[in-house]
Amino acid sequence: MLSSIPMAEEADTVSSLLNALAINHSFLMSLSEGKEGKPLVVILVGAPGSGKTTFCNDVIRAARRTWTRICQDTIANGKAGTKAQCLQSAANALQEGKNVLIDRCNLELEQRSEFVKLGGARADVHAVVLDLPARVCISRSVQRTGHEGNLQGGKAAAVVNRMLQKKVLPNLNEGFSRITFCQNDDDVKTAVNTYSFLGLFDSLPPGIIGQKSADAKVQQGIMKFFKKVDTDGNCSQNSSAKREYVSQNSAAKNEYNENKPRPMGIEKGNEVGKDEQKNDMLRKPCVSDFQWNDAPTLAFPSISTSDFQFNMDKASDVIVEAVADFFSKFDKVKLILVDLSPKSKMLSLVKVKASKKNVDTTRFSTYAGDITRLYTGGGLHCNVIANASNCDTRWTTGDALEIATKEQADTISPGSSIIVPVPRTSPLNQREGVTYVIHVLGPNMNPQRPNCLKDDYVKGCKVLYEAYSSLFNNFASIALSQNYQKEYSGDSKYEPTKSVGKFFESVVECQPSSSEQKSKREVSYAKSNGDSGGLPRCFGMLEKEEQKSERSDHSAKSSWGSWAHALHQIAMHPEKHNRDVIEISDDFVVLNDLYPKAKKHILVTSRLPGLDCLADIGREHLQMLQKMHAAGLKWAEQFSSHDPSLVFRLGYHSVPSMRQLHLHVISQDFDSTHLRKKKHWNSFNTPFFRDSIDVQEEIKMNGLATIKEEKLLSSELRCHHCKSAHPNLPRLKYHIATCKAPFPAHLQNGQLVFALSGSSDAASYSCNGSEAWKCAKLENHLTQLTLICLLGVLTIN
DNA sequence: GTTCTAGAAC
DNA sequence: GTTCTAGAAC
Repeated sequence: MLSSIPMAEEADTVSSLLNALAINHSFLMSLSEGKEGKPLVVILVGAPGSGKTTFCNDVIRAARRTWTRICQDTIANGKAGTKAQCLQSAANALQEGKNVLIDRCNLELEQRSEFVKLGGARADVHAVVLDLPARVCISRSVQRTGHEGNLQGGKAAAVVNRMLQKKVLPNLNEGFSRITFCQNDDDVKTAVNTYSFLGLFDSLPPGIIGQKSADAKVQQGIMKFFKKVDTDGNCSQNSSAKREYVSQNSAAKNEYNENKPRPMGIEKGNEVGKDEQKNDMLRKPCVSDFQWNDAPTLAFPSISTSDFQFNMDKASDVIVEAVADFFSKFDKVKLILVDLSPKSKMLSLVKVKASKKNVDTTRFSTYAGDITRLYTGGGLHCNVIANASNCDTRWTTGDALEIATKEQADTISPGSSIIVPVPRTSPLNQREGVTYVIHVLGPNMNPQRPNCLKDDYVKGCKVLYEAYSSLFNNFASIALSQNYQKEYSGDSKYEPTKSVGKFFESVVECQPSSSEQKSKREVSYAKSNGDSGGLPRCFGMLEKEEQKSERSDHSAKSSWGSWAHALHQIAMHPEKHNRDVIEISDDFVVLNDLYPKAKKHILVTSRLPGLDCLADIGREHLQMLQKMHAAGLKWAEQFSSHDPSLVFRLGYHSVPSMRQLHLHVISQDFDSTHLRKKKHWNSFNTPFFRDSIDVQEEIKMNGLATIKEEKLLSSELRCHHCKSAHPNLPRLKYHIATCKAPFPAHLQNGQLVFALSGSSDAASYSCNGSEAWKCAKLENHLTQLTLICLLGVLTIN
């Protein structure tokens, strides 16, 4: 009966299976006279190495019910099968009156949704979430042998990391009647016992078991990063102490939850006692004229003065100097020094010294409170916060931020910092509106810690200044980046102030129309994200309704797959990828494409943070585009000098698969085993490929580049020379290997880069395609200058 | 029976 | 992005 159900359409399949199941289960129910508990579908949720298979085996071994384990890795006669096969096997098992354990990762909602549909009126669906720390899962995955899915050894770590980034914890709304969260081995044992002891007539109460509160999660995860926040020169307080402090100041807290911190000096009502009033005052930005005008604001702790035992007096000098220097270079950005304790010595020292040095008090402030609760605890709108790292307690939390952090860097050296975007799913982002954390490492004066400077305060102060400079500059780069603006667009309550607009114009030197163009993208980005945002936004953007949708179809991707960050990583840390990179400059890195689609295929990748794709480009990036083009041309020249048959095209994909803006420099032979799919071909041979020179021209003229639709990737396959159509890629490749036709007219305006023939010092040039073949036969004695005169359109660089 | 493609999984 | 696979197309 069931075997005749087609598998092609899963939804229909499930529906059909359920109809069949209904009959059979009714039959079973009638046999048991209604006494039997419902069959269970228990969907395991957990990364590789979290112990799903062990859980299943342990339950089955001691079970009082009959269980069937459904494992996609072995579903097809011991080999890996499909999701549909798993669904059918599960339905079959239910039909036979068995209970089912779904042994797949099921980390994402859509991966488990079809399995949840197996439940309904006929079976209860439970989730058991093996939410063990990432490091545990990775360690187990790497060490295991003989894994059914062959996910073991070195590759396992990367896979687990990637998968965990996409993890979405289940909730009851998905259709589960009971969800059990296991955070450690004891939790797992308890859950195993629960299910193995479950008798035929038993049922488990519905609800969520073992989930820690969102607050607890933040404290567990994020607070570890921040546990070294200075408190009066002592080591950190524990989180309970922090909570106690907040609790004691509930009046102040409540007031600050109104989202509008009052400038210091406004009197409170008489109902508040003097101590409370004092504490309340200290929880606010300390400088009375600090202005909240939605300018980009960085909150940062004092670096090195806690665990690293840096002298506070000297440190406060460095802070004030670094802040003053930063303000002299960047306008309309704000900084807040945060310390947990209202009695903080560092805050007092810095306040006094900042005042003496006439640091702009409308832009610099101090604040006593929890840096991870600036919004909910103090109503402060700080979208970027800093974490003063130390050397051995970092990156051990196993949460989304830790994984994001590990993606960025394994270590940082003293005096430097790294930016880590805070995942949208993180409570720090959702609750506090923090979209970036900058981790910064200062100098260490503590002999118990690594790299102790042994009271060398000459070097210590230098490194501390470098740490603050790095931190502030990274903050500035965030403020300038498109990503930052995107994050804060789309909330009409927080329209940009004129000063913010000026900030961007003054710093990035963009031309008047640039910001207008930019705003279009920002709004479309927010729209595509569905990000209306309940939290305050710094850079809401105004735009006419008709402009809003104009670029929405072409705008930056709202999310990137877990594989899509590799280029970004290389661009940000090229020194860690020496094998891949063939050239590094301040503006770009050049690397061989890992999967070249032609004999020569390299990528010139921008190093500007937050610049992911063509849609992010504005006039302010023109100079960088020119540099990237020049670099691409130089390499094309070099390749052509070694193989004059190579003709190159330089351009961008309208919608790239990998983030971080990259220019493709690709030879037009397309002779590569990696060119295997229609979309590979069409991404380079339809208007989806945007020639670099055209992009530059458009940016010059319009301030933005044309972005073509992704549906072009499904176009019919046509030869890039003669435009003949071919039924499939192998046939096309066979054809292009022998096609002698010149390049088409639309590539005759400098898009192609040819080699000068026969000369050891051959240069490249771009010109009319048919002319090029003639040019290639010119006598060797023709100089480059002569060619320029002859052709008039050369782009010899 | 073989080739090719699209989609799921990673 | 690639790999793997089933099933469509041939």
